Amino acid sequence: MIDDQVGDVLTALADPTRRSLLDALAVAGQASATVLAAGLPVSRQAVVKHLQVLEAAGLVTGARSGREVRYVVRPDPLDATADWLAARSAAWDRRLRSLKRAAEAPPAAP
Amino acid sequence: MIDDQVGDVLTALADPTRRSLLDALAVAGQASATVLAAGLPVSRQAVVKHLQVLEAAGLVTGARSGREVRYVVRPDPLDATADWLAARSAAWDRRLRSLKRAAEAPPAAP
DNA sequence: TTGACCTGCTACCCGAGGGTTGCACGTTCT
DNA sequence: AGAACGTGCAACCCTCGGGTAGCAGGTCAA
Repeated sequence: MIDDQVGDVLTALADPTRRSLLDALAVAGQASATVLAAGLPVSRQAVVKHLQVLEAAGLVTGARSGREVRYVVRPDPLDATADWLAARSAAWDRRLRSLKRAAEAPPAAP
Repeated sequence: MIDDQVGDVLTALADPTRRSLLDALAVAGQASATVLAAGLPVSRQAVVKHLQVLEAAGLVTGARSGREVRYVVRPDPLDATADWLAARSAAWDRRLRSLKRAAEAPPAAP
């Protein structure tokens, strides 16, 4: 079950601060927590916590370079989650059509 | 900006109870809060609250039928969110490739 | 070597949200 | 009419998560 990973990604993405954090990281390519905090209305510690959540979800990886940690965005889990959502949507759609057909078709059975 | 709707969908999907609620609704086609509560380890009121969140996100609609309210799943917002995520992932990917190319290619600097 | 800088804890505050209970109201069945 | 069922509202707990402040430790540059 990759279901857990999807759950982590969804909870990670549920927070607006985390979303803008990811956006900032994407345009910067790589950045440290301190740099990222400078562009957001929150403290560095808050950014660090968010980065931990994002890293746990696999959306980001941090690599130490001397005295700073460079974080980089990882598109793969996002992609997987998108697929998961699309599959869900398709399944629901099929299910709804099937039920609708079943409700319309048989005028038999008084 | 459909950004807000995506945010609502993500926060709605972040909760495990809400996800299983959606699954149950999808297989049932339509169901009332009381019926749904019977299949989950939470009270009816909790289910009602979750359904309100889901309805606000557009993932579900409730229609009154006599003394009960039948809820039905709506795949569209899910689909839109999946597209949004896929677009994000693709954008990040392009950005990463671009930066990598820029880092490797130019030993020249005008 | 010393000072400046960035990171990594730890402890703490506080509001939001998931969950519950209890009761009043409309609807259906007998 | 009366009983049974489903819904809606309101008040209330309590945990969790986002946010902050403060301090210790590693790393780079004068």
